[in-house]
Amino acid sequence: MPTGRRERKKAATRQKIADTAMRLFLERGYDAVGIRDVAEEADVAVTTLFSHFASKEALVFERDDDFEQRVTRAVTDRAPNEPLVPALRREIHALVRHCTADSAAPVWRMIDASPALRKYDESMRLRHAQTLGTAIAADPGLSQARSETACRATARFVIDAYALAREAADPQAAVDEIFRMIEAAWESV
Amino acid sequence: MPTGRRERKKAATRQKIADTAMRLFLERGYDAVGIRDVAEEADVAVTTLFSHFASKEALVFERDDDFEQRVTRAVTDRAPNEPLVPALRREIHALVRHCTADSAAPVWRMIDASPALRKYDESMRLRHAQTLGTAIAADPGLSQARSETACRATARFVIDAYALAREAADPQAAVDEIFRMIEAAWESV
DNA sequence: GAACGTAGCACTAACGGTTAGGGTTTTGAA
DNA sequence: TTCAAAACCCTAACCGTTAGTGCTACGTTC
Repeated sequence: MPTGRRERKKAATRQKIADTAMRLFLERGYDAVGIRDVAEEADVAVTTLFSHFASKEALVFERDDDFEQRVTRAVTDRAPNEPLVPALRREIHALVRHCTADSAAPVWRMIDASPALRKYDESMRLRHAQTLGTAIAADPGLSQARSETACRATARFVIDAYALAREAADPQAAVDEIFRMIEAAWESV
Repeated sequence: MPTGRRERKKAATRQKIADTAMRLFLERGYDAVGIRDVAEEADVAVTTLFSHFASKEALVFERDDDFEQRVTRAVTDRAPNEPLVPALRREIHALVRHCTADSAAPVWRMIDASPALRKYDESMRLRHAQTLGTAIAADPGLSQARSETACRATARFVIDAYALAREAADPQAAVDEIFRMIEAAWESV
């Protein structure tokens, strides 16, 4: 019953807010742009802005569901009998490549420059680690052999790999190196 | 040259603020107590409060330096030729025991109930992981054999162990289990 | 021990993110 | 057509935090 005009308009409003915000942030810097500026430029009320986005930082991480869904699906949608860790390694590789691309550089430079955004990024990743941990623990092929603690720890390690690789000089090599460690940890249980 | 009256008075003011804040937070709940309430009850100006504590959350984590110093010292001050991972395991064991003690329960219940405090706790731990990673990488006995990436990853894993153990049903057992994984990861490099 | 520099604190006023309260228009459905 | 709800608007405020300014008590120096 969806796909009505109302939903399209709502999505358009949301997108206009997000686009305007990102443009202003990149033009003038995150801290130099106020919520009222964004609302004004997007031609919406401040309250409307906050009905679409939970916080100022959420304007920057507009598409964070992607990350969560992709990592979780790497576990749940992998081929039958495919081992867990290599599947995760492949996905993290892709995600790191994606966020270290040249086109993403200005955004990440902005994030790194703002403590508030870095903090938000961290707590987002913690959420992702928890979701991933639950997904791993729920896998019927694994849950017999591994404890829930081991599953949650592995999830954290995987998200750590992403975070560390982003900062490393050679991100792809860092992913490989850390995943060798994760593989050893996973096999040790 | 220190130990003057001025320093004692400053420390007393700081302590009074911290004590008052914690009392009010536990009595009425963190979110129900405003900065102005704390300042009023501690009989100081709001600006004075913020000259002692960088934020409202910092009032709760007054002694977070302890954690950072203890974990770092577990690396730097360990006996010559003592292997790294067991030394860290011992320290994390002690820290987990400390923060899962009954006397600490109300505080942690309060922290878990407040998103702002949880977020602060997370970013604190990330700082600790970075410090620990630097300490591990700086160890002359290790830096030849292990890459900096491996050292930083291990540091993250260790902090993860602390965080996960705190939430686990049997914290001490969780520390042991995760450290078996960390040991395997560390030895695999 | 008197004078001086400064650390610590107070006060006011504001800034910026966020929300409550209450109203208006647009939309989908009955 | 009618109606309920969704989306939006506006105003005014709340709350954490900071700038600006000045006062007072302490440590130091001569």
